[in-house]
Amino acid sequence: MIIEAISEIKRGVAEIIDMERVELLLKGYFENGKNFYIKAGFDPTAPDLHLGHTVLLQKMAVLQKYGAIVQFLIGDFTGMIGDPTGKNETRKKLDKETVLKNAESYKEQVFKILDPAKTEVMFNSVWLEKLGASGIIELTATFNVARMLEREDFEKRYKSQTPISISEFLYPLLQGYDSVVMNCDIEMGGTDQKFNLLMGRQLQRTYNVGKEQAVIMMPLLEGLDGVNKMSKSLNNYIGVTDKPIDIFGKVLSINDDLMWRYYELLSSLSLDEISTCKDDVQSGKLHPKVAKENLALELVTRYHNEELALKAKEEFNNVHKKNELPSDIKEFTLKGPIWIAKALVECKISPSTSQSRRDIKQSAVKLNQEKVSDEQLQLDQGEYILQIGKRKFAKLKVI
RNA sequence: GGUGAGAUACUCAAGUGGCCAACGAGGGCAGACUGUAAAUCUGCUGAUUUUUAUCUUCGAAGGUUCGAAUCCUUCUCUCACCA
Repeated sequence: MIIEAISEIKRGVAEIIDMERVELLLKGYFENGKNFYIKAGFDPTAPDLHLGHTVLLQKMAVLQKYGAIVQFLIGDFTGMIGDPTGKNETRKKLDKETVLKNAESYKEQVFKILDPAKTEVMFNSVWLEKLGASGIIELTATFNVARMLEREDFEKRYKSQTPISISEFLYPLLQGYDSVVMNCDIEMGGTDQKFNLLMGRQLQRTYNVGKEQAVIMMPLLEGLDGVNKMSKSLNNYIGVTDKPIDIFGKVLSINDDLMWRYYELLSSLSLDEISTCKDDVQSGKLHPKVAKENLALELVTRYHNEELALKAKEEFNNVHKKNELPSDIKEFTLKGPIWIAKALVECKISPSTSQSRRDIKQSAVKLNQEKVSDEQLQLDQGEYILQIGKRKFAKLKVI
C-alpha cells in the first residue's frame, strides 16, 4: 500500500529532498491516520491557472489521497516584491479587495483538481505585515550575501551585470519564513524554485520549529513553443478555463516531441500505457495526430466534460480538414461603406490598418472564403465573413 | 563622494551629421509544403487611405545646424574601478 503510494507520488517529479521524511509522513497516515501539511505558494496577481500550474496541483491532489492537507498560500505580501526567479519587476501591492476576488477565482479553478475538504487557503500578508522592521532585520541576519549569490539566477545576473535589487534578496527569505509560520511538512514547487524551497527548510531549522520541511519539485512544463516554460506573459499557455475548442486546438498545435512530455506530466495514463502508445507511433501503427487528439480529448474532458470534448474534436476537424468555419465567430456591426483594412481593425483581428494592408498584400485575407487582392476594397451593406490567416475570424454586418 | 563606460524598436545588437523607420540575428505574423505539428523555403514585421507620400520613434529635456540616433549642455538610470 505504502509502496504503491510512493511510486505514484514519485511519478514525473524532478527531485525530492528528504525522501525519508515523506515516507515517514505517509507511514504516519497509513498507520495512525495522521494528516500532514503541504504548502504551495501562488502569485496573487494572476488567477488564470494554466496547465503548467496543474502539474503541481495534480501532484498535490495525489498527496491529498494519502493524508495531505494542502496549504494553498496566496502570496499577497511577497507578490509586491516580485519573485526574482526569471524576470524581475517590482510590482504594486494589490488592495485587499482585489486579492480576495483573485482568491475566489483561484478556488474556482483549483478545486477542479484539488479536494476542497483537504485544502486551506492562506494569505501571507497576515503574518508578514506584522513582522516589522526588527523582524525583517532578524530574518536577514540569518543569511549572508555570498550564499545568496550562489543561487544560479542571481549569479548569472550578477556576472552579466544585470541589476539585482536588495528587495529581491528578501523574497526567498520571506517565502522561507512562510514555512516557519505555517509549520508545513512538505513544500512543493517548480524546479526553478529550488533555492526558495530550500530556504524554508533552512529557516525552519534556524527558528527551531522542530521540523524541516521536505521538498518536492516538479519539472517545469514547456509552453506551446516547446522552448520556454509555460507562462501567461509569454502567451504560450493552455488555460484551465480556456474554451474546449481552444484547449483542443492548442494541444494539436504542439510539436510531436512535446506531446510526449505533456503525456508524461499531464495525462492520467500509466507510464506503461504511454510507452506503448509511443511505440505504436514509432512503428507507424498509430498516427501521431491521433495520439495528439487522444491527449487533447483527455484534457478537455478533465476541464469540461466528455461531450464537449468530442464536440471540440469534431469542430476542429471541420474547420481545419474540411475548411469550414468555426461555429462561434465573434460578430461585429459597423457603419458602411467601410474600407476593408479598417474593418479588420474594428473587428479586432488586426492591430492596425498598416498591418491589414500587409496581410492583404500577402493574400492572407479572405472575404467570404475568397482571397482579397484589392487593398482598397470598400465593403457596402451586407454580411461578411472576414478571415486573416488560419486562425483569425470575424463576422461583420455592415449597415 | 571621485573617475570611466554605457542606455537604439518585442529581445539581442549595428549605426558616430544627410543615402535612417534605422544593417543583422532571434522572436512574431503570413504564404508554400504538411497532420492548422515539427523541420525547410519565401515575404512581411512604427503609424496613417497624401502609401515612390506624410507623421512619430534611437533614456529625458533643451541647444548647435539648412539637416541630428549621430555634435554640445543639463538631468535620470545602469555597470566597472577607486574611496
